[in-house]
Amino acid sequence: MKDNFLNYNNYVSVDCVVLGYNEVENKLQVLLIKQKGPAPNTAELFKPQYAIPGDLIKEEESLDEAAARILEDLVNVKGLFLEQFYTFGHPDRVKDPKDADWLSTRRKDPLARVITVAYLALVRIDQINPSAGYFAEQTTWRSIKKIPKLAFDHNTIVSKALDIIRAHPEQHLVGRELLPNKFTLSQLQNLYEVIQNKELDKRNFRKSIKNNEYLITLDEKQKGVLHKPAQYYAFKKLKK
Amino acid sequence: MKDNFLNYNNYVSVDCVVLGYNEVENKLQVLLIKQKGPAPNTAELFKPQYAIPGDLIKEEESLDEAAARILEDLVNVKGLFLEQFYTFGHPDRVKDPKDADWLSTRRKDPLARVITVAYLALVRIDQINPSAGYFAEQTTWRSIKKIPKLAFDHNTIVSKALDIIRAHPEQHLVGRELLPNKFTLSQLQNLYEVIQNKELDKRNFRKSIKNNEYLITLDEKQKGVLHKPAQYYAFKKLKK
DNA sequence: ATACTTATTGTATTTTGTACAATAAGTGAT
DNA sequence: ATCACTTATTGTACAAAATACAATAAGTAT
Repeated sequence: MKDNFLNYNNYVSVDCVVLGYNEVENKLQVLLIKQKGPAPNTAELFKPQYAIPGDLIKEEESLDEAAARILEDLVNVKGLFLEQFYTFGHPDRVKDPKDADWLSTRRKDPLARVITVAYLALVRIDQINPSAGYFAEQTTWRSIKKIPKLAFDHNTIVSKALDIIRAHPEQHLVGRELLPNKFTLSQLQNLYEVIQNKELDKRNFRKSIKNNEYLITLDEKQKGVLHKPAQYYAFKKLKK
Repeated sequence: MKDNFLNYNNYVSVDCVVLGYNEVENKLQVLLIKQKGPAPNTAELFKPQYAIPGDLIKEEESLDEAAARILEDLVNVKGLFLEQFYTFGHPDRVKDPKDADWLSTRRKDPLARVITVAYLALVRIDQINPSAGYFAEQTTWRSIKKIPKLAFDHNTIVSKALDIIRAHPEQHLVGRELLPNKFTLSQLQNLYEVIQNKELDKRNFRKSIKNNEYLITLDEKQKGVLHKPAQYYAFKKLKK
């Protein structure tokens, strides 16, 4: 529970759509939290909902910093790819009765309108260790194909994030964020296939990807696999 | 001057980058306002700045509605193409001393941090009639190549708008908004050239543009011109 | 040596982008 | 009627990129 409301701007929040890639199952999932109820003695009246991680911004932080802070608090990982993608500001977006209980325990002014700036983050599921923070009972990964009903307008926010990453996968440096430091071209192809939700031809995929200026061939192959070992590749470091 | 502050959310604003196309001179311009000073007897102390039109949002309106209202108040035109493109929220974005005077006369809490959601609008300059509203002394069009120093972080906002329209002119339905209902391919080409700031080959431009599913050939040609009359074209109506 | 599994590669075709200049259809002057 | 003038319109050759499609290679296990 927050100690006080003083450091927070009560009218603007940041919500983060964290997309996680499970390489083994080749699945894209979204990180959800389950809301934590109010004080224990009234807990039986509270119906927790799933939501994406988000919080009011603090007065002294920028939006980008707020997004990073929220992810760090919840996901316990720094340095993630993080990008603002849209701001949601319908006057009634926090006025649904289903959300009133939660707001009443978390907000200085539970009826206040809140505009939320939405961010997109990409992570490898095996790389992070989500742990429930003060605003969550638990965290969970859910397939982007089976997203439950979420608090507030979070279903809308997640949908918009998926639209955006599908429209511009390269721009979003998907491979860099969602694959290990060294990877095979088959791994890269699997990732592109799950994001675009369609199969790609191996030969054509390799032809096009090898024009990518950020891809470098390593001096290393797979070992111990029951088939021809694949070449490892990596991404060049980005200049800051 | 605003009658009261009650209907306004004092922490979130909408700013509009209005890009105007002057077909005769083939120039892109941005619509600026000159800030109006405070009460007349103190006016000599006030240094008005140029700014893009923007205002605090009202509590009962959505962000899209706020953008439309602001444009309507200032530009006196409805139904413009209007698109949210980024939200600016640096904690100090309204804390520059140069902006303190203006804020002190316009805001309930002049020191409050304001997050602004930025919108992009495209208009034909000859189609609208900007008139100074309560928040402006005058309005003016300025070439995108010579933008003066603006209030707050408005230079940054305008730059980002230009980046976006240049990256995706088709997506932004540039032609539809910036040309008359019927137009020639030369007019369309001139527009694309001024947006991209480079010359295009006539034959290749026509080849590529004729794949555009929204372009239809009309049964009408130019009349009375001192040269071969050009075919008129139009855009298909968009489905809502 | 063989079976098994995934990695790797080439070729023909189509589509798209690019560079480049001659002809067409009006008007106004003679 | 002819000519000068201005902008509109169009084609061709070439390069680059996207697409469809299947055989061979390099390991491991038996």
